[in-house]
Amino acid sequence: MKKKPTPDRRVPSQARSLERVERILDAAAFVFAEVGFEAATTEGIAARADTSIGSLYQFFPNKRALLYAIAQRYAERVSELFDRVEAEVLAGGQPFGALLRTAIDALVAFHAEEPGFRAIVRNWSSHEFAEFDEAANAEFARRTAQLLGKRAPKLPKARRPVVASVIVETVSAMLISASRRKGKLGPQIVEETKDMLERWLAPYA
Amino acid sequence: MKKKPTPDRRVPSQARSLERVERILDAAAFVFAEVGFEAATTEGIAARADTSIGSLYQFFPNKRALLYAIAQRYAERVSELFDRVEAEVLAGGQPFGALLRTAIDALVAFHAEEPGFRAIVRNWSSHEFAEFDEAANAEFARRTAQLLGKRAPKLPKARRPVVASVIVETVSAMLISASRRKGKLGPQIVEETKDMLERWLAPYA
Amino acid sequence: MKKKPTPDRRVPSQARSLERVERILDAAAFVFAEVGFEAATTEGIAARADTSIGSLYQFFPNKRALLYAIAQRYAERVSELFDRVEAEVLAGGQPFGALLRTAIDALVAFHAEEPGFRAIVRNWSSHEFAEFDEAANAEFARRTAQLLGKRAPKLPKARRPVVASVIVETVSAMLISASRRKGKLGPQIVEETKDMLERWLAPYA
Amino acid sequence: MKKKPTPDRRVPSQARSLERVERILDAAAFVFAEVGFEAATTEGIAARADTSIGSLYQFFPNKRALLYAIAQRYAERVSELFDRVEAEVLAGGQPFGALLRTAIDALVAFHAEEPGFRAIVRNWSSHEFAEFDEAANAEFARRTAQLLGKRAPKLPKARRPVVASVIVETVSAMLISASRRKGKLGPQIVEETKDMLERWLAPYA
DNA sequence: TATGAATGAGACTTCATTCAT
DNA sequence: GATGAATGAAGTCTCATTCAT
Repeated sequence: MKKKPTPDRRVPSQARSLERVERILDAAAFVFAEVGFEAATTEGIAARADTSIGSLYQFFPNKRALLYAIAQRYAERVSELFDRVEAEVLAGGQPFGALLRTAIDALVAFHAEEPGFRAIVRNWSSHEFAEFDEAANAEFARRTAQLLGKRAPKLPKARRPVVASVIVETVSAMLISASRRKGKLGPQIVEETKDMLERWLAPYA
Repeated sequence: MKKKPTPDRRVPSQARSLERVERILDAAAFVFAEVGFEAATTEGIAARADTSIGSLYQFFPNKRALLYAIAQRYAERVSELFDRVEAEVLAGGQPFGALLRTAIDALVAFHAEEPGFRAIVRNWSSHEFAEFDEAANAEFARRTAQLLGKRAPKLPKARRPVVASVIVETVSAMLISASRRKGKLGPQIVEETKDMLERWLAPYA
Repeated sequence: MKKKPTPDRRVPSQARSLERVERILDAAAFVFAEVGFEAATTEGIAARADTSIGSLYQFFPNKRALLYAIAQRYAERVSELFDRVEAEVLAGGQPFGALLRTAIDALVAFHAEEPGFRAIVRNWSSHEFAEFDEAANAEFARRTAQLLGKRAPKLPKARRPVVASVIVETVSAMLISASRRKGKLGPQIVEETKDMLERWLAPYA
Repeated sequence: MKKKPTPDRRVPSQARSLERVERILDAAAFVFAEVGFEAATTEGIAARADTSIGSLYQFFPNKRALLYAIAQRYAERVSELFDRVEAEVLAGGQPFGALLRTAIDALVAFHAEEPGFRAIVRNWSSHEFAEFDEAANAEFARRTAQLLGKRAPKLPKARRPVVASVIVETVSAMLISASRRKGKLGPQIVEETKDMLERWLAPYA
C-alpha cells in the first residue's frame, strides 16, 4: 500500500516476502517429489520452508495452489526453452536431427538440475490436475507442431498435431522414466529415445 | 514369478466368497479409475461392491492391497498377451513390424474393454506404487528383450534391455495418452506410435 | 470408552445407536448452554457424550446440525405443550387469565427441567440461526394467534398476529431473563410477566 | 459508575488517533452487526476502518474489547436518554403513560439510526458478554426503579426492582424483535409493547 | 506510531481400520 | 463369515495476536 523509498539497505518487505514465497515453492516441489501430492502435508511443506503454516496460507489459498504455482513456474521455463529452440530453427543452422537432440538434452539438463520439475511432471497426471496437464501439453504440442511445419516439411499437415502430441508425450514419459533409473540406464534411455524420434522423423525432414 | 499366493490377499475358500472378492475388485477398479486412488474411499468401494467394509477387510488387509490385487490381475492378463505374442514369434509367420502392430492393437483393445486397467496404469506411477510399477515393467521389458533377441537380431545385445524398456514405457505412456483424448485423436496417436516404433526398430530386424 | 460389552442381554444395535445419539445431543445441549455455540467444540461435545469424534460425525454432518437437532427436539416438545393448552381451551373450563398462567408455568417447568432448552433458546437468536428462530417463533405465534381468536374475541382480528408475536417473544425473553437470575428474582420475574400479560389481555377476553 | 476510564482501552492522545479509534469502532459496530461477533474478523474490521490490524491492536487489546467499547459508547447514550426522561419527570408535565411512550420512541429512534446499537444489543446476550449485559441492564433497571418510585407510587416498593427489570428486558427484547421484522410489523410490535406496558403499569400511577 | 507479514494454537472434519455382535 | 457402528489419528485451514521494520 506504501511505496517505500528503499532506503539504504533495509531489505524491502516485498523482497522478503518474495523470497519466502520462493522458499515455500521450493519446499513444496521437494516434498511433492518426495512423497507425492496427496501424501504431502502443508505443515510439512511449511516446516521444510522454515516458515509457519500461517505464512504458507498467506500466499497460497490451499494446497492445490502450491502445485499450480510450481507447475506454472516450470511451464514458463519450458516455454523459454522452446523459445531458444525456435530461435535456433530460425537461425537455420542445425540439421533436424541435431536440433531434436539438442532440445532433448536441454530438457534433460533442466530436469536434472531442477528437482521440483520432476515432482510436477509426475503429479501433473495425478487426476486432480488432468486439465492443467492437458493444457500445458497442448501448448507444447502446438509449438512443436509449428516447428514441425518448418523443419519437417514432408510431414503431411494433417498429421502434424498428432505427431507433435506423440513427441511431447513420449519425451515427457521418457524423461520421467529415465530419471527413475539408477546408474547408466537413465542416460541410455534418453539416448535411445533420441534415436527413436530421429529415425522416425528423419524421412519428413 | 511368485511363490506363495501373495500374503496380501487371503484366498477365500468358498465360491460365494470368491464371487464377492471379484465384486470388490471390480468396484475398486471402477472407483480408482473414477476418482483416483487417494480420493477413493474404502467405504465407497464396499458400497459399490454391495458389501460391508467389514467384508472388504476380510479379504484385503488395507486399501493399497486392493490396488495391488487389481494390478496383479491385469499383470497376469498382460502376461498372457505376451504368451500369445511369443507363440506367434515361435510360429514364425509374421514379419516383425506386423507383430509389433498386432501386439499393440491387442493391448489397446484390452485397455479399452477393461476400464479397470486404465485405473491401474494411471495409478501405477502414483508414487505409492513405484516399486510395483517398476517390477511389472521390468518383467515386461525382460520378455520384450527376449522377443527382440529373436526378431531383431541386428540389435546389439547390450542395447536390448534399454530398447525393451523404452518400448514398454512408450507403449504404456501412449496408451494412457490416447485413452485421455476424445474423438479420433486417440486412435491416431496409437497409429503414430506404431509407426514410430516400427520405423525405429526396422533396421534391427 | 469400552467398559463392558453389555453381557447377556444383546442390546440391538439400533437401540444402542439411538441412545448414543441421545447422549450426543444431551452433551451438545449442555456444552452449547455452557459456552455458547461458537465456542463449543465438537471434540468437547463428543468427550462429554463419552464417545469419539468419529461417532459424532457418523450421526451429524457438522456442528450446526447438532444445534438444529436440539432445536427441533425442543420445538416438538413446545408444540406438545401447545397441544395441551389447546385441549384445555377446547375443554373450555378455565378463564383466560388462568389459562395463560398455566401455560407459562408449564413453559417455566419445561425450561427448568430441561437444561438444554435454555442453550437453544439462547443460541436461537445467534445470527447463524436467525432463520430457524424466526420459523419456530412464527409457528408458535401462529398457534397463539389461533388461541387468541378463541379466547380473546374482543381483540380485533387484524391485531391478533402482532399481539401473538409480542406474547411469544415476551415470554421467551422473560424466561431466559428469569433463568439467568439467582435466588427469588427468577420466579418473581415470571410472576410479573404473568401479571403484565394478563392485565394487558384481560380487556379482550 | 466507573472508576478508571477502563483499562481495556488506551485513551489516545492525539486528535488523529481519536478519529482513528472512532473509525475503528464504527467499523467494528458495522461488522459485528453484519456477521455477528464470532464471525467478525479483526482484519476485516481494520480493513473497513481503513487501517492496519497493527493500529487496531494499538488501541484495543483484543477483539472483545471492541465490543465492550462499542457497548460502553451506547450505554452512555442510553444513559443520556435516561437523563432526559428523568428531567421530564422532574419537570412533572407528562402523565405516566405518555412518558413511557416517549421514552420507548426515543429508544426506537436511537435503535434505528445507529446501526451499531443493534449489533451490540444482539450480541449482548452472546454468552461472552453476559456479565456486561447484566451490568448494563442492572444499571438501567436501577434507574427505571427510581423513576417508578416517582411516577408509580402505588407500586409496592418491594416489587419495584422486579418490575423495573421486566420493563427493561421487555423493551430490549421487543426492540430487537421489531428490528428483525420487515414492513409494518416492526412498528406494530413497538405499538403493542407500549400498550402492554402502559396497561400493566397504569394502576400503579 | 503505523504497518502488515509472520506466527501457531486449535477448530472442524475425513476416513482407514477394528471389533463386538 | 458378515456386518457396520465405533474409533481416533491426522489433515487442512482460519484467525487472533505479536513484533520487526
